[in-house]
Amino acid sequence: MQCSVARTLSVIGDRWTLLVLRDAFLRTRRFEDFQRQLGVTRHLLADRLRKLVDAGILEKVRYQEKPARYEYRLTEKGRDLHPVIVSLLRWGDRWMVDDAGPPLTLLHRQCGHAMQPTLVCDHCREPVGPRDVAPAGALPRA
Amino acid sequence: MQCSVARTLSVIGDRWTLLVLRDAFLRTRRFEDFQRQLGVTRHLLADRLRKLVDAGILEKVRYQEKPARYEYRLTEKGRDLHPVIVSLLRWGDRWMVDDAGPPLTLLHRQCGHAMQPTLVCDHCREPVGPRDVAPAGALPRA
DNA sequence: GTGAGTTAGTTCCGAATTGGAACTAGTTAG
DNA sequence: CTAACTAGTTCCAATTCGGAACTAACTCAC
Repeated sequence: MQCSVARTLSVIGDRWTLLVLRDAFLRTRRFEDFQRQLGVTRHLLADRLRKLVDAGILEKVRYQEKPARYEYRLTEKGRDLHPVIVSLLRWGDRWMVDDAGPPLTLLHRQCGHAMQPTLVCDHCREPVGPRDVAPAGALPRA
Repeated sequence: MQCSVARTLSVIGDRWTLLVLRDAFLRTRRFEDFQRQLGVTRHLLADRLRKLVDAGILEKVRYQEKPARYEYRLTEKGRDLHPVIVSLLRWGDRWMVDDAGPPLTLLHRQCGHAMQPTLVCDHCREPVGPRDVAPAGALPRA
């Protein structure tokens, strides 16, 4: 498995894992809150949180002694997944809307506008689509 | 399920589905090629391709008569998933590298540079991180 | 100091999904 | 006539998932 996409998916390529991360970006931190918000079984949630901690994407931080209680916080590695979640959000807003319309708009604090997240080339700052890029490197293996 | 992320994941939130899409962006189009490249069982591949076609993300295009053979091509809806795949790629390049280094660099045709895909606000063109956005809207339900 | 509540899990079981390998079908090439 | 190519389908055992109940370590109210 030498492809970066495949390697990434081996860690987060799972419905519940991605939903846990979505909630983490919305500042959910505790087991019970994840469970209530997601509706995932406690069994799977415990498993997914453990794997995310093992992968260094979340970290357990003790927030009270007696009884010892931990909350789950995004690490830098985890925060760096923001573009993935935002891209999923953007696509859903465009293609999966129902009568209620997009449920979650993102406000950009710096400029104050409701924003459409857009992927650009860091070099020339122009938006990038599938036709604008050429892979330079070996074809990935699964 | 009123959250766009959850709605998106209900269609593509699956390891193999995402890998199929990665290959589709690299111009893979035929059943046998997907199968060989991914190593997925034929059974699952057929299932995932069918679901992607049902979702309007891929379309079957006949490329030969007798016997009728079809190839799978990204629709506009599918091509719009590019940022998702590219974000996964970028993260893997950063956090999951091994000794061999990132296996797939993307060249930006317009400016000719190897590019780091970057997520920006479409309004002010500034890069956007988790701390730069505020959700404006209801909290999503799973 | 007993009973209910809070938080973070674990255990158990039946149901659904997956992986692996073999098999089918239509057609062309030798 | 036989093999190869392409795109699937079928079958079975093994793994994973969903749902509900249970455990553990405390706190607080009465």
